[in-house]
Formats: sequence, C-alpha cells, structure tokens
Amino acid sequence: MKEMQEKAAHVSSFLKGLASPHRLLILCHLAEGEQSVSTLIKETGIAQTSMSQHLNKLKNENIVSFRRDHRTLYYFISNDAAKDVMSVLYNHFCKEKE
Amino acid sequence: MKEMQEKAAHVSSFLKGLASPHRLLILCHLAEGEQSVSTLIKETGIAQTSMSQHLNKLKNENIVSFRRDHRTLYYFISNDAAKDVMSVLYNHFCKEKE
DNA sequence: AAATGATATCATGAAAATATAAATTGTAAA
DNA sequence: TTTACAATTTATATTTTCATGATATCATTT
Repeated sequence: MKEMQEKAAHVSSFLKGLASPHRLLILCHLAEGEQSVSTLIKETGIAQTSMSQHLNKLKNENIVSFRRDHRTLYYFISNDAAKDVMSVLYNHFCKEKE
Repeated sequence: MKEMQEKAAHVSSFLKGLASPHRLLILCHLAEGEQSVSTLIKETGIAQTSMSQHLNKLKNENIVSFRRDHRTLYYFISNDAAKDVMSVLYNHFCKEKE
C-alpha cells in the first residue's frame, strides 16, 4: 500500500471526478453504453450547462471520452479504474442482500 | 446499474470521504493496521488539527472507527466498501506494470 | 448564406472543503 | 489537585465546487 502515498494527489483528483451525485448518475447511464449528450440530459434531468460542465470534468480526468456523429456527441466510459470502482460501489451499495 | 441512481447522494458522500490526498494517505497507513492519532501525525506529516478533522470526516462516513487505550485513540478502517475501493485504486494506480 | 440544432464556454454567486491558529476537553501521572 | 499529554472543537480565511443564465461555436439543413 506504500506506493499509493506518492500517487495520492492523482488518485484523489480521479476520485473527485466520481464524487458527485450528478456525475454518478451520468456514469450509471454510460455504464449501459454510450449516450448522446441530449439523451443524457433527457434521462437524468440535469440542466444543459451543468451537464456540459460535468462531462468536461469527467473528460479532464480521463474517465470518459466521446465520438462525434454529425452534430451529436456520444460519450462513453473510457477508463478501467472507473469501471472497476463503479462495480465495487454497485456491489456494496446497490445490490440486494439475501 | 439502475439502482445506483437512487443511492447517488449517499455513494457520492462516501466517495468524497475518500477523495482527498491527505485522507488517502491516512487510509494507506490504516490499511496496514490500526494506528494511534499521534503515530499517524508523525508518519504522514499532517498537522494535528487537520488530522483530527480528517479523521472526523472519515468517522462520519463510517469509513473508520476507533478504540481508546488510556489517553490514546487507535483508528482503523471499519468499512468493507472502502477497503475494496482502496484495493481497486491500488491495482490501477500503484501496481507495477510488466 | 442564413437559420437551426447540439453542445461548449464564460461570468457570477452561493455553498462546501481545507488549512491554520487558539481554546477546550478528557485521561493519567506527579 | 495540579500538571502534562492526547486529541477534539471552535473560529476564520482561502480555495474549490456547483448551478444558473447568457453567449458563442460548430455542424447541418434550408
């Protein structure tokens, strides 16, 4: 675990990329496959400007990427660490206990 | 992945508990076993007041707990989700690639 | 080339996080 | 019971985050 200390700043800013209710919502939708910005806006109810800023933050942390098709941008999760963290979170916080 | 949307606020505040370079440092030390506050201060170099506030935040998120022995408090990681996330972070950001 | 649609950028203000300093509490030892 | 030590609490200033409204950009259609 020692090595993580040197990376703390980097790892922390990566985690801050995930640590927002709106960004988690966005990532939940993207976890099911790429989505256009307008679809994300419709499905999450997040305001346009806010969506763009959140996507920008996720992009800056290299958590998502996008491709363009005509006028529409399709975003997708492009980071394995993010996928794995989401999966851990799902298992601990969202799974049915039986 | 749908269920996570309802939990987004909770999961987000859990992640915010981890998302700080100083708290990650603290958790790296605690990952090797319980530590007293004064030992954590010595080993991390974090100022006393700041340490106390960070530990308080981790405690509020139920990420750590502590026991008292005389005047000394020993903190430890008491949360499986946190352990699993730390492990994922370690694998992605701290492991040697070969 | 003008209008439209999809998205990003800019500016601003409010709320939350962080570090530091000072004062306080609780436990034990002299 | 006074003193010292370990840790928390309070107060404050700084920085960062977030939402909103207004404007701009860029690709497409007319």
